[in-house]
Amino acid sequence: MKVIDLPIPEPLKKSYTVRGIEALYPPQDEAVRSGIFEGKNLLCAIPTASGKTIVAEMAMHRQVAEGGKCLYIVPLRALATEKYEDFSGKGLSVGVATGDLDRRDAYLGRNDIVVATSEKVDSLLRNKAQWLAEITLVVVDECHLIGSEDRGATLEMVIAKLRHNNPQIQVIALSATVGNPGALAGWLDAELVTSEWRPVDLREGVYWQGQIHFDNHTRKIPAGSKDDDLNLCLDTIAEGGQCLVFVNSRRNAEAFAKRAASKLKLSETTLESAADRIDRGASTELGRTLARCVKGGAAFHHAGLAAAERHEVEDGFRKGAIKVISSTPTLAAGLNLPARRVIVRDYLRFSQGGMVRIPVGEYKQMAGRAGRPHLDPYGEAVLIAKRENDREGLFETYIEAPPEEVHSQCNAENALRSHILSLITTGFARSRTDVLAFMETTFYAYEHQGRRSTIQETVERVVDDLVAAEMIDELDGWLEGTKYGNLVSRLYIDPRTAEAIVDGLRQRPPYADVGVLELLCETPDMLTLFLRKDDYEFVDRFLAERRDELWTGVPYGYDDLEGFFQSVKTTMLLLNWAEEVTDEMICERFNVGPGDIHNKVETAVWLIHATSRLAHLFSPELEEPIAELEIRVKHGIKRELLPLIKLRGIGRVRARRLFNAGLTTPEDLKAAGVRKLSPVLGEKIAARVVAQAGGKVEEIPDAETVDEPIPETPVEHQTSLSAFGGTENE
DNA sequence: GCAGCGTGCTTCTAGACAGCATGTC
DNA sequence: CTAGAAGCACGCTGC
Repeated sequence: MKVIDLPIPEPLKKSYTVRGIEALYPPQDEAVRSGIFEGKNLLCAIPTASGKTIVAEMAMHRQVAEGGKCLYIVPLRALATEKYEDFSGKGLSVGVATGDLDRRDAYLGRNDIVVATSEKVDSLLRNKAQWLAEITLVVVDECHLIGSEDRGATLEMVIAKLRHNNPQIQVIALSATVGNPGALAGWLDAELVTSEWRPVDLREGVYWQGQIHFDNHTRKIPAGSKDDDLNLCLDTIAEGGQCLVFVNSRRNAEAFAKRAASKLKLSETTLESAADRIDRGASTELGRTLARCVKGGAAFHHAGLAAAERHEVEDGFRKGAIKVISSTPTLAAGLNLPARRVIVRDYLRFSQGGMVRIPVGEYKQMAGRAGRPHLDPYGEAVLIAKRENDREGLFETYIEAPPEEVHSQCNAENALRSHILSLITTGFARSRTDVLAFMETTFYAYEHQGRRSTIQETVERVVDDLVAAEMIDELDGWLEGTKYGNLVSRLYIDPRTAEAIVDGLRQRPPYADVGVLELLCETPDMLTLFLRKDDYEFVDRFLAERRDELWTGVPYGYDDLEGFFQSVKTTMLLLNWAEEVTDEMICERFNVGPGDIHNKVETAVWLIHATSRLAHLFSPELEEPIAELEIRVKHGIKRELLPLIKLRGIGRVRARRLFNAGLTTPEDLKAAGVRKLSPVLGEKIAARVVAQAGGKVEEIPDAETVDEPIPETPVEHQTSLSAFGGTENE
């Protein structure tokens, strides 16, 4: 089918033809024929990179042309940004909503297309964003994640809620290939399009002793070094391609990149700039190591990297300057970063109890990254066999194996507790019968139709729990959220987290930073740091001094000493951060990367906020000190910098510099004036700051500093992110 | 006596969603 | 269960 013949708006057609897209790929063709333009539901289960996004995009434009509004649900923030950029500039207005990125709520709904993470959509539903009622098409990207143990239930409930609100809503679900697409399609009342077709040929093989064995031929790999994994890389690079290597630990990723960098011997100098930028921005050993690798044309990628470092690596690879990335699973499901050859070096992954094979679906996900459309003649995915019998075995377990089936996670009590609370607080259900009726519309019920299921018992038990926890009132068979329950639902915290916090607050302990933080680190919403052997002593020394400040008390016995120590270690990291310990020191002390600090801080800020709101209900005298702690942890500052941090453009580094120069309040800055501040802050920032403090800024003509109107592009929430670059670069 | 190397033992291990307030020159 | 890389202490070897 030709693009010009499609019933889609002109600007979109043009954006395709400009990019050289003139005809649809076969699976896209089939999707169009299945009736997406007539409002039919669709499950499109086709390989990575075979054009799923365009299918959804065409349908969205068509919907908007007919007066509709679209919601595009993704699993990751990075993906939300990617899709936002993808959809922008083609004639429709696009917005993004994720936890750290959004347009102000009311304006968000003015867009034709809103891209959001599943949790954000759930949160918007809980907070009753009115515009959600206007959605006529919802696209569910990576919908196989319904089967994910930790987040699948959320996605499933969100879909069910949206369909409940508007039974006419069109649903387009996109997925990599799954074992049971029929079941998912059945639940969604969707047409099913499956295909193995790919725009670039994908060859999957197993490497063993100098050769890649494909199903009907082999390929010799020159032995340039003693390492097989490296040889596979060098081979691809020698013929002008790029390589993605998946390994199972951060240490392995770093070690591989170092080895690759030393062997690559590139002549180009285009890397210098990226390497220099990383090096200049790096305030940690990790960053400096990365810079050295990048200089050699190789990079590693994992969640310990600072955001800026990740972007440098991704951009450098896209531009072709970086030839190889060794990565933990961060890149497997994340951004679209294709490479000619994908090497799945480690197919075993550590889990408590031993090494476990990665799922087939995850292998397919990684393999699917091989081959860049229009750029590579073909893509290769290579598993490395470590012993003779793996040569055959890996073919069977991965290459020829069908992907896993997707099953509902909606019968898990822990997931249901939170979702049932939200059903009741938002009025989806007003009785136990209602709750069960709603659950009947889920994929879980669809999968268990005609079979005995335990969902009713689970629901009853969960409702009992919520009533006992005073989050729900039950009167004459009617269920209603209490003030407390409503708050918990809207704060989007796990009810168990809320209970733990409220238990802590109700004891009315004397306020202590340590007490609050440790309490949060004990909740299921906070993932704690890994505990190494030497950490026991490290943590114990801290406890010896400050155990009196704990709100939870030191547990008796040795039942869960490890869990407790993990929480205390995480508490220590957060305290260090709020006491202005440098990221370099924190990384060294806790064996983490800057990205880890950011993640821990972000989660902690969210939970501290929730705690202060809960304190308002249960222990009002604690609300204010907790709110103050929230600001301190958010920015990573001691109490004395609180007045300065209120100014925009001032983060932990600049505030500290001003304070040390004797300027401790906005009034001081106003009195000092732009001229005196410029040496400390730079002229531009100085002007901005003085303007905010109420001073005159005659020196600067363009004082467009005060407050911007509605931003055209999404704004990043003010977080302490800027502090992660270490030194400021303005 | 000591640098350099090999051996064997110990240690360690991926990722990442979510809140909020909102009027105005 | 289905592991393997890196770091380290130690001891041997060769000069």
